[in-house]
Amino acid sequence: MDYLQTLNQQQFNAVTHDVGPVFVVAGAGTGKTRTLTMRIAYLIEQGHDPERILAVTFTNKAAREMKERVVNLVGPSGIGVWMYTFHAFGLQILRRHISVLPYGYRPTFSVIDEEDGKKIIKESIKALNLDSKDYPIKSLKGRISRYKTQRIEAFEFNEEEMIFLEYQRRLRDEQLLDFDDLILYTQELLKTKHELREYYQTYFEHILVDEFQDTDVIQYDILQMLGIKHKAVFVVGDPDQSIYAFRGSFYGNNMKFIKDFNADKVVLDQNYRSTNKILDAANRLINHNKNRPAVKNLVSDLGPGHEITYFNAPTDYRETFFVINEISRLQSEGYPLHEIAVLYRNNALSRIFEDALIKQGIPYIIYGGLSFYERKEIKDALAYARVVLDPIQSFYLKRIVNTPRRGIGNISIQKLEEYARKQGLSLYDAIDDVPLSGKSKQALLEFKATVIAMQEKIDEAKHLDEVLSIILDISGYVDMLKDDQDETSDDRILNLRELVSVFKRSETFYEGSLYQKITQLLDQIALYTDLDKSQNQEDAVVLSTVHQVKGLEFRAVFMVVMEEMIFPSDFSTMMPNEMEEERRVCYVGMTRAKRRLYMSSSRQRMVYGQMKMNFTSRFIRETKLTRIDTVEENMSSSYLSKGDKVVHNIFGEGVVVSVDEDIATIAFPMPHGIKKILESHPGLKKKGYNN
DNA sequence: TCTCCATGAGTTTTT
DNA sequence: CTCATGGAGA
Repeated sequence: MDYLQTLNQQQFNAVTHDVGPVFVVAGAGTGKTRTLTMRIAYLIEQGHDPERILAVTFTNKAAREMKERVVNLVGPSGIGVWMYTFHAFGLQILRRHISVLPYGYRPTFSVIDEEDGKKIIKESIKALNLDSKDYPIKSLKGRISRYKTQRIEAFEFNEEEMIFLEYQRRLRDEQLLDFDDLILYTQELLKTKHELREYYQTYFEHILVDEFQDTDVIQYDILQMLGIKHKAVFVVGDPDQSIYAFRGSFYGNNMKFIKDFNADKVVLDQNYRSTNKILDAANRLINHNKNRPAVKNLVSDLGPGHEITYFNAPTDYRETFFVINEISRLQSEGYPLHEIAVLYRNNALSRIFEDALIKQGIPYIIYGGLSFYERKEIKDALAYARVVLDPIQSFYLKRIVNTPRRGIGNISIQKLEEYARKQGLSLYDAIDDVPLSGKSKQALLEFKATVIAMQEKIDEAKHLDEVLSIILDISGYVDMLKDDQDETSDDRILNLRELVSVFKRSETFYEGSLYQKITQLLDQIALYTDLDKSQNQEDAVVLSTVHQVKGLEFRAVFMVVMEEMIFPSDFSTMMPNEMEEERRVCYVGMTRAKRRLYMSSSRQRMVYGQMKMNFTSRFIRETKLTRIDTVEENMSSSYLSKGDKVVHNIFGEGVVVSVDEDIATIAFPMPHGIKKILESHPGLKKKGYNN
């Protein structure tokens, strides 16, 4: 147990704590994951059965990493630990027991993603003869999700509840579960099926939870039901980093756990990430929150470090220049670009920073956007796989029946659906006898023949990747992409190749028959969305919302657009709880920084095409940062204003006559005369400028 | 079935 | 402003 000696006192206390309820309040950068994995290793070495340890996380990545680290510490016995995300755990339980619930689900159900869910809501609205204009899908889906995760009666009109019920009915008819169902039905199973609850709460001797501050009420209920018998529940979290309330996480769980379980509290506040000026600033900010289950002040051994820079720009445009200039300077100091992050409150704010980075030729990547498995071609290929394995999955059949084009339009599908419903058949089974005109009918029969051809070929296949290759080949999907000269086609084909290699790599991962392997792989993919996005391989500046970099760290962080109405957002200025959450978002952003932290704002900004004057964010005030208004006086910069003396590499010395946005008009001695030059021009330097 | 235009809405999103 | 959506028309 040498590894115990690598722990500090606080971590040691947590890892070796007596078996029983413990809340480890682990601040940013205090070795949270280390502590959790070593706790698991410690339990195993104390003789506890790995197979009776359940550890839940929120991301696949965290689950995977934790498992690797446990195996590294204790050897192969660590493989037996139940290490899952909440959703993957639910999926395990439901694959075993879902038929016990009174909804007609079979263990072969599929899990749908956000986009599919919206599709089904849309269908539900149509089926109820309601006008989709009156029911914005996005917010309705959000409310349905909130209803499922928070048990809040959130429906505004009776019709909305009808849509919800229709949605739920359709999911059941089609043997589909959305993400929330994975949690909800697991809870229902444990709650209503006494013997199952008894079994699992006895079976799991230890329960560990990562990122506990992000649990919602249903998840808490599951943890409570599972943990109440042995009371060996070890949770790790940082209430100050709870920033997902809008997604259902319930801040109150933090206090509730301590009370319900009478848990011991262990605080980790020794930080290994940042220098102290950064930590002091973050501490000052978060101290403005009244509702904190555990007060802690992060400290580190890394010395005071650099001052935090707060820059208040006159225009949004100037703010981007401040950021760009500092990035260039950091780069010349030896900071790799991928160690620099520009963080903002919402995605719409990325644009002007992107533009500025493009102009300067600084490479960047934006976090967010479509993940690999959300791409159309990937979803199509996977839909084919599902249909070929089990053709009665009508939802997936509809997705691919006319892709590539087979002359099966909406009208034909509607008629087929109607007929299938009357006969009580799946769409696939209804194809043979559906009364349709010659051409459409012929097309449907041909589609069916294609599916059968794929099935026959797959019956002979031995490996996972063959399955996908057969599908892509016989369906004509790749041919379709090759044929159309859309510029994205090549990318799509490459993505499909990548998917084939995912199948190939997965071969040794799973056990059982080919069919069983595919099912497991599809499950994994259904819950997998991030695809190692945090591995920023290229040397590029990271642009991201604060939310998306939770858990990551960068040597330099720019928190931009620190303005009232934006950060904090205008949605939260009324509610004290939401304001505290907003402050936590800011805290999370600041604590990403290892060595340099910059915060910036602008006095005016273009928002939705209109010029807005925003006040500086209260978070700047609360952090007690000294403001820097003029870059010229205080930092390296090429910002120019009237009267400045400059040096140009060709024209020589000159005087600035005027500045219009980024264009400076400068008077040079004859024969050059008046020139208009981009103030960021590399050949242009302000005189007397000093690093 | 595709393309074009008018219209409206516009936080944060681990699964 | 910019993007998504949906209806009209080719």
